Amino acid sequence: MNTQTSCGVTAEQLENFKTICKAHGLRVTPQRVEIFKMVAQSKEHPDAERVFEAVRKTMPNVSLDTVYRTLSSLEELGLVFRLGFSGKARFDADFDEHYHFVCTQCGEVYDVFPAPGERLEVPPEVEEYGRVHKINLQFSGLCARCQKETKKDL
Amino acid sequence: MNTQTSCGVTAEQLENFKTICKAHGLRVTPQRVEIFKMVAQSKEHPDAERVFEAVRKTMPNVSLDTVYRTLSSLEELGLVFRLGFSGKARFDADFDEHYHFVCTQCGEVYDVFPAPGERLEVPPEVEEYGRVHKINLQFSGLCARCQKETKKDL
DNA sequence: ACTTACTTAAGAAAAATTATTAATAAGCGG
DNA sequence: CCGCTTATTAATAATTTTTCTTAAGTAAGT
Repeated sequence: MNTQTSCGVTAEQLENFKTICKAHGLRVTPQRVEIFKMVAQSKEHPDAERVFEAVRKTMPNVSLDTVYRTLSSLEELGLVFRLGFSGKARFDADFDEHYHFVCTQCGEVYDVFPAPGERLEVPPEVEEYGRVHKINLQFSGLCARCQKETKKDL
Repeated sequence: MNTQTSCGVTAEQLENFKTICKAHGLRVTPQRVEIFKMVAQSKEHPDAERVFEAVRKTMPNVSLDTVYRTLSSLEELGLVFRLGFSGKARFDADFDEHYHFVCTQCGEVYDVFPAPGERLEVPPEVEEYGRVHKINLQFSGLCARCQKETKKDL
């Protein structure tokens, strides 16, 4: 199991971010850079509040509002995507095809990367409804850790 | 395309609902019955507010609070499940395997039933994280109707 | 008929997100 | 490099969605 929570952001990723911002007429502000970097380097699928906390460490004056606005902008630009699990939105910037296992007890979100042979193909009937831009496959259940916890409590 | 929005609830479904309620020590109150029936017969994935409006027509005194409480209870009993799309929770009671196509523009949610041969199988690596109880596969994009609207506006 | 869970009502309170406004600064031309 | 224009931000306030509180009444299941 991967316990690493941060892995840095490559220079290319940052360049790409800046290029796409400019291409859409969005200014490359330090707030946007920091917020993008935080989500891109995090493996924890942070919610807006978590991004806020993390970015505050280097930019003590960012407002929560800016975090929300920026996350929405980045989503529109396709630089980040929104995961709707519980009540709150969580964000991810990993565009490698992968799914999520969400624990119904602790709320932890685990990344699941499919083996090369078993990637999900879009069923043809879906295309009848519209063009698919994003796929979100989510499994939920009790995670291994919570299963252990539950047994311990008996 | 299926435009039907209501299809009635079978007697078995209702019996099952009552049995499960009793099995868990929950009383079968008229409010619970109406709320369950509303979600079970609806194909629109209603949010709490919509359930409230609909149930009010036959029970003018239900409170919104009861709707929220009941939907949560029914979810715990596994009689209904919660879909977290946007900010608000939406509910579904159709347990036949199906997926959802969500329009990024109008927010409409379309049911997609897979052909018998192409149902989704749980990738084995998912089970490493925990036992899967629920699968939620969601496609998003611009629905056919919104595509037309957009063209018209040009 | 009794017990106790459930519901209503009305209000307050969380929690998540969005809007308002005045100040700031990014990216542009010169 | 400098100043201008305008997008963006901080701070605050407001909204939206959902949950909780209390009290009093209602009715489900035995």
